[in-house]
Amino acid sequence: MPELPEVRTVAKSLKNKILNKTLTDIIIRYDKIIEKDSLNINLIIGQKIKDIFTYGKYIIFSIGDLYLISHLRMEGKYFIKEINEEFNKHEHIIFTLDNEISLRYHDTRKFGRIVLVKDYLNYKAIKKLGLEPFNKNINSKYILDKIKNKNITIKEILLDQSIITGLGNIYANEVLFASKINPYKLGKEITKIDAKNIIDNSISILNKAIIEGGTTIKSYTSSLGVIGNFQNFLNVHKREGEKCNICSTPIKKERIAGRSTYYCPNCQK
DNA sequence: AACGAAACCTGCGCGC
DNA sequence: TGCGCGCAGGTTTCGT
Repeated sequence: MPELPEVRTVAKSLKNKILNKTLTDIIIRYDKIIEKDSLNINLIIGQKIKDIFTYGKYIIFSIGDLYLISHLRMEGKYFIKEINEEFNKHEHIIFTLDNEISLRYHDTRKFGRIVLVKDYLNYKAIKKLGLEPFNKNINSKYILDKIKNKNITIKEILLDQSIITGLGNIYANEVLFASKINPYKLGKEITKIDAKNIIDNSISILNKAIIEGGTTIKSYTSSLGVIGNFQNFLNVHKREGEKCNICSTPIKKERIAGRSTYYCPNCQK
């Protein structure tokens, strides 16, 4: 569940359930989830979870004087279980809280990463992030300055977290549809009006998705806070061959930079 | 520097 | 039923 609305939904749910609890044990069952440059994870044992917040697609736990940064990538999920419940094969990191709750990081494809740092704002992956669409400092000039020389498509640009952070494949497809921009349009061809539409539509689409609890495409399992409903509001994503909601032209699906890109060839010229 | 492709992983659905 | 292939909400790293 990895785009901004899903990440925020998970973080909010975690905050409701584990804020102010103390880490009493950590079991690492698959150590590649922990970044190589992480501080020793055991440093947070005995420390209290003081806050949980997000930046882009990262979940950040403030624990004692340190920060645990978690990125779910494609399939990372958190579950809260009974302390003595058997481990599922995809539960890679187990955090015991107050000796009575088992918080489990579950990741089928093992793409997710966790890192413990002293200063999260200074961590390399966080430092290079661009602004979230909700940031009051974002505007069309900010976007245009970053992309005016780029020969890559706007679809790739929206997926580049160093420009705008928070959009992933689903919402990038939806934002381009709402903005009536062809996904193949190059960065250097993007107009000021395009840029403004991208910002405005990112805000409205992400806000709507947050209200709906995110998008749940694979509903084979429920994880913490993640039975989203936004899949019912998608205009193009996963709708290949179906009629455009505006003009009834069949929605196209093509690959751009290795990612499935859905668009209306008539609305998005 | 810029770009595309591969790498990292597992599971599911489809066609044969 | 079984097998091979393509695909999945992301990011980093490797080649040219």
